[in-house]
Amino acid sequence: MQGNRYASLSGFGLDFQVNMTYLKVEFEESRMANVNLIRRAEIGREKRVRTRAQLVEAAKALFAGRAVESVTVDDVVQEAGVAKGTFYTHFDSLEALTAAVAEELVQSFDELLQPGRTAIAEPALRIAFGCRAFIDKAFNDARWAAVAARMSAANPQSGENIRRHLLDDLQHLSGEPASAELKLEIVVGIMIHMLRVLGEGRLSSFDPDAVVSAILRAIGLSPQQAGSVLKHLLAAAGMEKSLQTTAS
Amino acid sequence: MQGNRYASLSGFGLDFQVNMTYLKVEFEESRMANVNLIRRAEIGREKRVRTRAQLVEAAKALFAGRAVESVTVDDVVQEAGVAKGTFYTHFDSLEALTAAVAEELVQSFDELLQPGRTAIAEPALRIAFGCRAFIDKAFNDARWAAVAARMSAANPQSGENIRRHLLDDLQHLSGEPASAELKLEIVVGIMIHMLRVLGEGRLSSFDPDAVVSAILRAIGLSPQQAGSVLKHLLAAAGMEKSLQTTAS
DNA sequence: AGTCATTTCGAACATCTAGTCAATATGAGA
DNA sequence: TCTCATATTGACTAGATGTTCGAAATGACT
Repeated sequence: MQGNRYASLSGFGLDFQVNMTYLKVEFEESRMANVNLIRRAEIGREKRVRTRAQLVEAAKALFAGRAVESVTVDDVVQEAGVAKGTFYTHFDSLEALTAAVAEELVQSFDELLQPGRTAIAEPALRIAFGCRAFIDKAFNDARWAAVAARMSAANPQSGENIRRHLLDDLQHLSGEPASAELKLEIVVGIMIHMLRVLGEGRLSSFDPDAVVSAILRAIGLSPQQAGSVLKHLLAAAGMEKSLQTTAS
Repeated sequence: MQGNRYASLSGFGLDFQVNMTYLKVEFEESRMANVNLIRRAEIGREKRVRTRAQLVEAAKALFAGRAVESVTVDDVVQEAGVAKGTFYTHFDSLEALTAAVAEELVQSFDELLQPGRTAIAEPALRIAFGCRAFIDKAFNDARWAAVAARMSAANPQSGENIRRHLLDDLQHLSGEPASAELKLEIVVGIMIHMLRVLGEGRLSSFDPDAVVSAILRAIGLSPQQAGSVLKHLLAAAGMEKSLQTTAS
């Protein structure tokens, strides 16, 4: 019998074979179900994560180059190198993909701005830090800047968190030559335009400090105050850098 | 013979009639051609102008509400209330229609800014005047603002003239805390964002003077200088208004 | 080498969109 | 009322785009 996986039953008016392997599988169903299904799901999930990331990456590559509204599903799947049907196993629509890109951006915003929010108490310095971090990121990663600029046009509400924090800081600013709401829009306007400019790579020479200084003056600080805030900001950055150097 | 419009010629192996009316028309061809064709063309041109304006108007209405890139020919002809074929007798493509809208915008820019360019010599005051005129227009015509904002995103090169003039003024500004190119982008960023904000009708209360003041401070004027320029600007505006009142 | 839960694939279908063109409408003048 | 140069019309074609779904591929495990 050994070595033969098949058992024969006959004499009941029936004649059939039973694959013993199947019988065994059926017998061990509960263990197999637990082990196999969990592992299988894990494997699948890993594959899904990779493909999904490809799609998001493709969307970012496309959004960096042209209007969000002009990108099609075909564009995305071609850029990602996957089949069309695959897109729809990950996203219901282009809108959902765009939302995913927006979410990644918002997360990168938070990573950029959170340090300053926890470490700095003075409103003007917090604003300066945030703007500086934003501008540095845009300066060092033109594609990020381009995508952020395009998303800000197509999906303005996704920056609502930043706006809220910034408005809060502006309201705690001393002096009241203009409403905090207006100052907010002025700062946001400058920042978004810097995203566009840096994203397109124009502006031969670029001085981040000059931008921060302009923003501070625009929201009501005197040139002297702006200079002072900028000095503190640079000192903090230098300290951070020397700490990093010391640590490494 | 009289009363018979037909002349008969026979005896030459031929037999045919000539319609004298046709002969007369042919005889008077040059006069008819001049009178009829010129008038006919004029009538046609008037009709064309109206229909073309409808199409441009429809495009503006659509551009005010959503991204230029998302508007289709079908959208335009439906909004304009004309047939699809009509679109193509006026424009080669959507791009051509968009260019027409851009041209109208550029013309409105010039009408807005030309007075200040000829009447004002001082760079800071020229800049302030231009910004103020722009902002007032956006404030009083939200749809204009929305269209201009959308076009600035889709068709950035159409504002090149304004940018050139503005850069020129910025380069003649005294004091050099930052490059004129950077100041240009800061001013443009604020202006475009104001177009967006006013085009969407958010910003409950709005103070145009505060925006101009913020711009002047952002490009390097001290609060005192900015205040002085603003005072001159308002004085000039008041004078103009009183002149208008006197004239009327 | 065989199994199979899961993902991926791409052909197929429906809809949308750009662009064309023969037919029709317009309207001032005869 | 009739004419006719011109503008307008809208059905039509071809191709782009969105969406679905059964078939094929994947890959860890036995």
